[in-house]
Amino acid sequence: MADDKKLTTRAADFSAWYNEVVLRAELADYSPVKGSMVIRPNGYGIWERMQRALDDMFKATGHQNAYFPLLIPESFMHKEAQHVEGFAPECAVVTRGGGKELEEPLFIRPTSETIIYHMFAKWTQSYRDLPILINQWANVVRWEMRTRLFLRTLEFLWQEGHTAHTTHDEAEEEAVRMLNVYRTFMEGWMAMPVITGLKSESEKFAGALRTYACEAMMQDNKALQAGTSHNLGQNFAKAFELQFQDESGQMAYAWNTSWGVSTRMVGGLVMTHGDDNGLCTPPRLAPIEIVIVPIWKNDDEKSRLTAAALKVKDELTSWTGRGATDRLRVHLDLRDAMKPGAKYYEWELRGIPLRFELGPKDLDKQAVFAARRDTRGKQSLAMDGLPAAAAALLERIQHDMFAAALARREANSVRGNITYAAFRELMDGPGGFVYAGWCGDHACEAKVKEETKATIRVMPDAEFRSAEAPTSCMHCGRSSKAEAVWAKAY
RNA sequence: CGGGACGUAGCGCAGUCCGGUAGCGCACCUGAAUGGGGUUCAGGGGGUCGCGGGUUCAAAUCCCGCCGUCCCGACCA
Repeated sequence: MADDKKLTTRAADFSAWYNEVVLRAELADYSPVKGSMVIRPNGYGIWERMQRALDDMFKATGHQNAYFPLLIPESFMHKEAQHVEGFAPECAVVTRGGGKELEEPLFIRPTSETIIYHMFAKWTQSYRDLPILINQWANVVRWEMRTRLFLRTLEFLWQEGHTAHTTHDEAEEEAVRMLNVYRTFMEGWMAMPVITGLKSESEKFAGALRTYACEAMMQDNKALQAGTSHNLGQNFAKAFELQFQDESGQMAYAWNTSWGVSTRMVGGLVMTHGDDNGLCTPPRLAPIEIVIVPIWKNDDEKSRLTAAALKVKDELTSWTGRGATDRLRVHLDLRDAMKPGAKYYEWELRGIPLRFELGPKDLDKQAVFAARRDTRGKQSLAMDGLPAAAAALLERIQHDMFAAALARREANSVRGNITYAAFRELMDGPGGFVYAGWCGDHACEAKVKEETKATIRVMPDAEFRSAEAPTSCMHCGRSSKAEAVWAKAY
C-alpha cells in the first residue's frame, strides 16, 4: 500500500484487496498455525446472524439440532469406498492419546456422514422411525495445501444437515428443498444472487448419488460454490447397515441426504459487495445496521449533541415497528479523539450499511444526515418518524444491493452458441459465466479444465437455463446433452 | 509439493550491495488547541532486526543451515 490509509483497489489486485478488507475490517486474523484463522468479533457477528437466519429456516422445515463428536474411528472412514477416496488425503488423524499410541487412529471429521449414519442405524428399526431430520453446527478440518481467509482454511465452521428417508423420491425432495432454503437465504439475507443446479459426476460429493449446488459470481468474475446439497442414495445406508423394516415387513436400506454451508459465505459476502472503501454488509446480516456520528466544535456543543445522539439512539432501539424481537441495531460513536471524517472512513471500511451524522445544523432542523454505505448517497431524514424511515431505508439498501449484484452477474454472463476459441479468450481475459452446451462426456470436461482452468459449475436448474437450449457441445461439437455453466472457480 | 517475493516496534517500510550507537511513517500514551470527509503542535513509551551456527575487534548487514508468511501453479466448501 502506497498510502496505508487506502486499500489496494480491486482493479489493481483483487486478492490483495480481499485480504486487506478481511484483516482491516477485523473480520479475521491469521493464527499461529499455518492455514488456520481466528474469526474476530466483527466476522463472527456476521456468522452469528447467518446462523440464526438459517437455523430458523431449518427448524421451519422440520429439522432438529444435535451434536456428533469430532473424532471418528479410522475404520468408519473406510466403509464407503468413494467417500474415503475423496477425503482421506485431506484428513488430519490423531494417533496418540493419554500419552500412548492409540489402537485405532481417530480421524478428525472432515464431514460427519460416517459417524452420523452409524448412529442413525442404531436408532432405526422400522419405517415408523423415519424420516430422521437432523442438523448440526460444528467445526471440521480438511488439510488444504493452499489456504485463504474464510474461503479455504484447515479448520472451518459450518452446518451439516443429515437426513434418512424411506424412499429415493423423498430423499430427492429433501435435497432439493434444502438447496432452495440456501438459495432463499443467499438471495434474501446475503443479497447474493446464486445459480442453482446439478454438479457433474466429477464435481459431486464423494459418496453421493447427486450433488446440487448454489454458485455465486464474485467481483473478479470467478465462481464461488456457496452451498451444496446431496442426495446420497443408499450408499452410506449400505455401508453402515442403516436398514428399516417397511410396511410389508421387508428389510430395506434407507435413503440419505446431507447439505451444508460454511463460514466461506463470509468470504462470499466480502467479494460480492465490498468496494474500494472496504466491506459493505447487507443490513439483514449486519451486526450493526446504523452508526450515529455526532459532530461538535466545543464543550457546549459536545454536551448538546451527545444528549441528542443518545436520544436518537434510544428512539431507534426502542422502536418495535419491525417486531419486538427485531430491533434496529444501532451504535453511537462518542469517541472524542477522532474527527468525524476519520470515523466515516472507519465505519465504511467495516461495512456498516447506514450512517447518521448529527451536528448542530441537523439538530436545528430536527433531522439527521443519512449516508448509505452501498451507494454512498446522502439525504436528510427528519427526526419525526425516524425509526420507520430508517427501517425503510435499510430495506431499500438490502434490495438495491441484491439488484446491483444480480445486474453485475448478468452483465458478465454469456449465453448462446460460443466457439471454443471465443470461450478460451474470455477465460484468459475477463472471465465470467458461460452457458454452453455439453456432450456429457467427462473427457471433454477434463480437457476444458486442463486448457482453460474453467470447470462446469452446475448444470443449471430450469429457471436459469437459456431460452433456447444450446444444441452442440462447446468443446467437441457433438450434440449437447445438457446446458452447463462454465467458469473459473474458487 | 514446484516457481516468485518477503521476514527489522502493533501495522507499513528504509537501512543489507559497501560491517561501526537501530531509523522513518502510521498507530499508541500525555498535554493543549482543533472538530460537517482521514486535524495540528509539543512531549513520550515501545525492538532478543524470524531461529540456529560461523567469520570478525565489531554482524540487521557477510557465509552456512533451518523455520515461517504471502503471491502464482497441481487438489478442495
